[in-house]
Amino acid sequence: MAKNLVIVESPAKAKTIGKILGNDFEVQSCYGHIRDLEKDDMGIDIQDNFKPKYIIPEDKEKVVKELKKMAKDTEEVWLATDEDREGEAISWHLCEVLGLDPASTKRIVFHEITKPAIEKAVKHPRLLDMNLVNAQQARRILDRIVGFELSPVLWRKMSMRNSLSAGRVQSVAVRLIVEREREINHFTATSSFKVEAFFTAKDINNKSISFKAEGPNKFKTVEDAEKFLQNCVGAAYTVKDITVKPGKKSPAAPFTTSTLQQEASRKLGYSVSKTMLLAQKLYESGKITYMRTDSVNLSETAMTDAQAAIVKNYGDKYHQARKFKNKNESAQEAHEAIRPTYMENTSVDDSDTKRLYDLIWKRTIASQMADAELEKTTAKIDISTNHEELTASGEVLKFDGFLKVYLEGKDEDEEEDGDEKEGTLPTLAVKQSLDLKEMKATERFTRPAPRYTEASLVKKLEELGIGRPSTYAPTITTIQKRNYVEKRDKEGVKRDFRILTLKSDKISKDTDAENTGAEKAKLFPTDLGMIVTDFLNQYFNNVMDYGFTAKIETEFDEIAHGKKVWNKMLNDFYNPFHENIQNTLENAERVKGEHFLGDDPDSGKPVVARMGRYGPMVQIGKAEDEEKPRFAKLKQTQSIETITLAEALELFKLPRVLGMFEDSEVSVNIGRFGPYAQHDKKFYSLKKEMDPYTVELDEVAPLIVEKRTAKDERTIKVFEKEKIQILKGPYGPYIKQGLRNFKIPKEKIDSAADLTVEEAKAIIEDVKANPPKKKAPARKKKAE
DNA sequence: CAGTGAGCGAGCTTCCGCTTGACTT
Repeated sequence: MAKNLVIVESPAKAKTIGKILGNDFEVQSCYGHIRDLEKDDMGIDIQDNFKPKYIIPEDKEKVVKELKKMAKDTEEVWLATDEDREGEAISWHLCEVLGLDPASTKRIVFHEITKPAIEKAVKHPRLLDMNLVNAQQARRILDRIVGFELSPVLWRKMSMRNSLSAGRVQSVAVRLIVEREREINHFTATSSFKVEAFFTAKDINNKSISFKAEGPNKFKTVEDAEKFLQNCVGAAYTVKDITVKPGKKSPAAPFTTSTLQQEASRKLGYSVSKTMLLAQKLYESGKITYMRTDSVNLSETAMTDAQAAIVKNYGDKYHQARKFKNKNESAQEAHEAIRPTYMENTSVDDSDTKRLYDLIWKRTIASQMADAELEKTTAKIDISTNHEELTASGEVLKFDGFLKVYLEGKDEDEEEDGDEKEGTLPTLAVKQSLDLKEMKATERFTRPAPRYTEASLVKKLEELGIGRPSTYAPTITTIQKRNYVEKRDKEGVKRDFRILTLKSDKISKDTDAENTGAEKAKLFPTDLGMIVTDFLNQYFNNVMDYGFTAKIETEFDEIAHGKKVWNKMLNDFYNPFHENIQNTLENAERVKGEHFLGDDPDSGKPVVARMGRYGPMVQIGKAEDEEKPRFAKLKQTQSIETITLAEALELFKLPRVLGMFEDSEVSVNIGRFGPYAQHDKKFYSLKKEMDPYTVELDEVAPLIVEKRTAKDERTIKVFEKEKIQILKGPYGPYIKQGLRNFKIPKEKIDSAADLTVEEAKAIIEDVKANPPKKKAPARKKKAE
């Protein structure tokens, strides 16, 4: 055992640092937090000043045991966890668990994994900062209180029996999506007319070039637009003046977790979890620096490296050293920005991670490159028949600079409304007269804010200071898993728009159609998400406030700076919060999210949409009526808030009987697992393109035949009496009894078709007696 | 796999943040 034991959080980091520090140091990883609050009684003794009760989670026992042994065998332990609140707390937990004295144990920190940074850190150890540790404990305890007191309120007050949850981060994330959805639903588009004139002119080489100029303003009505065109009839067009202005563009900062997720989403179409998975691979294979970071900083070594790569590949004038500052106040900057470990690796071989690596390489390189230089030309054009004027503008790239490598993508809401990129203008001269090809006034509609993508939601959360780099992807997954939010596409609808064209001094009127409102891979709130959000907003507006996290973060900072006492801060939060919990439990009604849609024309009974135990539904009639109410499930794309009476009544048309096939009735319906057909007591899932409301017998009958044969082919053997089947699955033959599947031992796989009842029973008993090892028992949810 | 939909209530669920693992029902 080496003289010194250094503990860091990540194993990949341990490996790198181990190489730098040499033989006197053994570097080990603790794999993040090694202790957490126990779950019983929230793991907090509230009466005893919020005293936390920590345990070592099952999956950390092994690591802790190993660390204990190593700590015993070494002369000195160095705590080298990340330099932020969480890292400090991890070091403190290590002290507690390994029996180290916080008053003498060496604590070292570095923001980058480079030789000079680490050697410097080792020369200047400090001690544990208990104020920072206490700030973390306050954070941890507050989150536990909020989560574990709010969630049970939902279990009691919602009419669903899912495992509902609420928390400081996830509930606000859902709220953002719910509010955006309502904003879109309540949005009414207004239109205006935009004038564009198309000219041809000769450039200096006497070549004819077309270009476009824009009208003086947008016209609110078609009459105003027409009047303007009318006033241009017979006009001559002359260049009045030309201004040329230099401009520049600068590169974006190197990647943080959040910006990497955004760019990978915009440019590669990756979900945030896919991005993180690939980044993790690159990190573990030593290709990039740590991928969970909020820092835009590059180490000196990286900057020098980048400079060398730029000068070599593009030449000296393309290089410009830049240091970026973080805009985000909540950043804790324990690491570097995400960058390639070695800039000279321009790409990686692995096809999985290649595209993401290329993106990181380009972004990093571009961040150290020169500005792009532009020249923006604006020409004002006189109209002889009135005193309005047209404006033509164009942009010319004088020096590409960083654009040679990389340009950051834009989100939908940052795009200028419908404007294409500025083209180039021909070289014009003042007083030059121009030929008008045509002038158009096109109707354009205002657009609501776009729905969030996973990545744009992360961006918003980061702006609000909610969540951390390590939790963005898991949070997005959680709110989808809880069925508060779903990611899906939406088909657009056709919308007509009007165009007025002035050509050869005649005005013509046309109508064209565009597709509007189409969405791809966007986050939509479910009815459940909306109802839970409304409930939490109503009773817990404090926690649901967008500024709540920012507010408590400043208090955590005060604790970290020794200006506030952690359990007093918790006490101030807890008392009113807990009282509110009690009041809500006592007084709030059970929530159904009921919406009255109108009366059923057939029976005259009221039709309501609401949340049932099994999800959103519509109901005709009341429970107290003599005749039982009728129920129907809402379709995937429908919502309690927006469904109309007509759409609701349509839902009651199922189940439909299609007719007879092979002497049995065929009917279709929508069940727990989607649309299905029923025939001869057996069920067949309908194909995606089959609509249960319109599908006919001649489409369903072949499906029944097809599925029946497929099933026969999958069946190897059936023991009817024992309800045992031997089936062929994607991993080879297996045994099925009732609903349970059993693995056939390797040695019998090849002779699976020859198994007798007795042998099959023996295998079942054997598997039951020795169940296969379960993985990650602590956190794994049982499959549904 | 393919019903259901009131209320009661067995016994269960739940947070955020730090880290990777594992061998298919």
